[in-house]
Amino acid sequence: MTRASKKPDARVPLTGLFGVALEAMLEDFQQLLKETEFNDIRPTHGCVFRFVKGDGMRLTEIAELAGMTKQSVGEVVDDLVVRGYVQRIPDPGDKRAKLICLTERGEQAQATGFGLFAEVEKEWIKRYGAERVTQMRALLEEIAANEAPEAVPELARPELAHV
Amino acid sequence: MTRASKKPDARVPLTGLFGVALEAMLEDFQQLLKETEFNDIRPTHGCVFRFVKGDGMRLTEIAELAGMTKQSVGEVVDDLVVRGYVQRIPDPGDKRAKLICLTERGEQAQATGFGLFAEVEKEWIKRYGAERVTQMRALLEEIAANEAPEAVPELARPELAHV
DNA sequence: GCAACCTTGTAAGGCGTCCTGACAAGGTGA
DNA sequence: TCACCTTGTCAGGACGCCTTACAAGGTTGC
Repeated sequence: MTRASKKPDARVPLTGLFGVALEAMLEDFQQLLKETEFNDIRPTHGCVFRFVKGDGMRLTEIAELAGMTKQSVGEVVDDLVVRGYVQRIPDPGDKRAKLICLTERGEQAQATGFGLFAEVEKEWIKRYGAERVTQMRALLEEIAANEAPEAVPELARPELAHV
Repeated sequence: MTRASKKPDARVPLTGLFGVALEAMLEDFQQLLKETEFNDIRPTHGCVFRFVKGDGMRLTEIAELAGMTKQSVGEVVDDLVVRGYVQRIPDPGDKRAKLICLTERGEQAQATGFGLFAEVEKEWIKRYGAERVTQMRALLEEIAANEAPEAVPELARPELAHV
C-alpha cells in the first residue's frame, strides 16, 4: 500500500479484458458447436455467416460489412462452398456478379450458430447475473453502433432488425 | 413486427460486440501511441509488455502467462531486442535460462503504454458515462479472473497488485 | 454506337502471427 | 553416474489476411 502511488495506471487495460472475455466466450461457443453436425465451422467463417441473408448477397457487400477485402472474403466463401454451406449463383441482373447464398445446410448452420450464441449468453447470465450482463450488452451495443456502425447493421439501422 | 417470432435469437452475438469494442479501443490506443516516440510498437508486442516486470522474467514464464508457446513469445522478444525495448541477460542461478528484462527505453514505453490505456478509458468514460463503463469494467474483471485467471495475475492474486 | 471509365470478382504472391516437432545444453534426483 | 526434466532455439508449416494486377461486364457522355 505504501507504494500504491507509484503505479497509478496499473489497472489491467480494458483491451485485455475484452480479449479475455471474447476468447472465453468463443471457446464456450466452439465447445457447443463441436457437438453438432456443423463442427467444421471455424471462427473465420463468421464473417460470412454473420451477414449473409436468405436471398443472397454480393461478395463486395459482405466484404464491406466485414471490413475485409473482397479477396479475403472470397477465400472464406470458397471454403464454405467446398463444405456445402453456401453457393454462388449468377446474379440475374448483372453478369459480373454472383449472389452468395446459404444452402439448406447453411441455413441450418446459421440458425444453429445464432442459437448457440444465445445459449452461451444465457449461461453467462446464470454465472454473472442477468442485470449486469444485460447492462454490459446494452453498453456494448451502443459502443458498437457508435464506433463501427457498418459492422453491426442491425443496430445502426433498427428498422432492418426483423428482416 | 409480424415476423418477429421467426428470429428469436437474432440479437448480435456478444462475441461480435466484444470484438468491435476491442478493435475500436485498440485503434484509439494505437492512434495515441503513434504520436509518441514508441510508435513502432505493435499489438503483438503486448504479450511481453503486459507481463514483464522490472527484475526480469523467463521466457517460459511469460509464455505461460500469455497462453502462447515459448517459440512464439521468443520471436516477439527477438523483435523487441532489435528495437531496444528489452534485453536477455543470463540467469545467474541457471545457466540454461535467460532473464528477459526491460531496457530503460522499455520501461518508459511500458509506462507510456499503460498511461495511454488509462487515457483511452477516460475518453470512453466521457463518451459513454462513468457509471456504465465502471460497471462494465468490474464485470469484465470478474469474468477474466474466472475464465482465464492465469492471463490476469493482478486480478487473480490481488496481493501482487502493488508490486 | 462507341470510347473512357467504373464495378465485380479472381489469380498470384507475400507478410505477420502463431503453431508443431526436434534438439542441444544445462539442471536434478535415484 | 545415468535417466529424466527444463530451458530456449531452429526449422518448417498453417492460417488469415493483405497488395497488386487483371479480365469480364456495366455505365456514362458524346
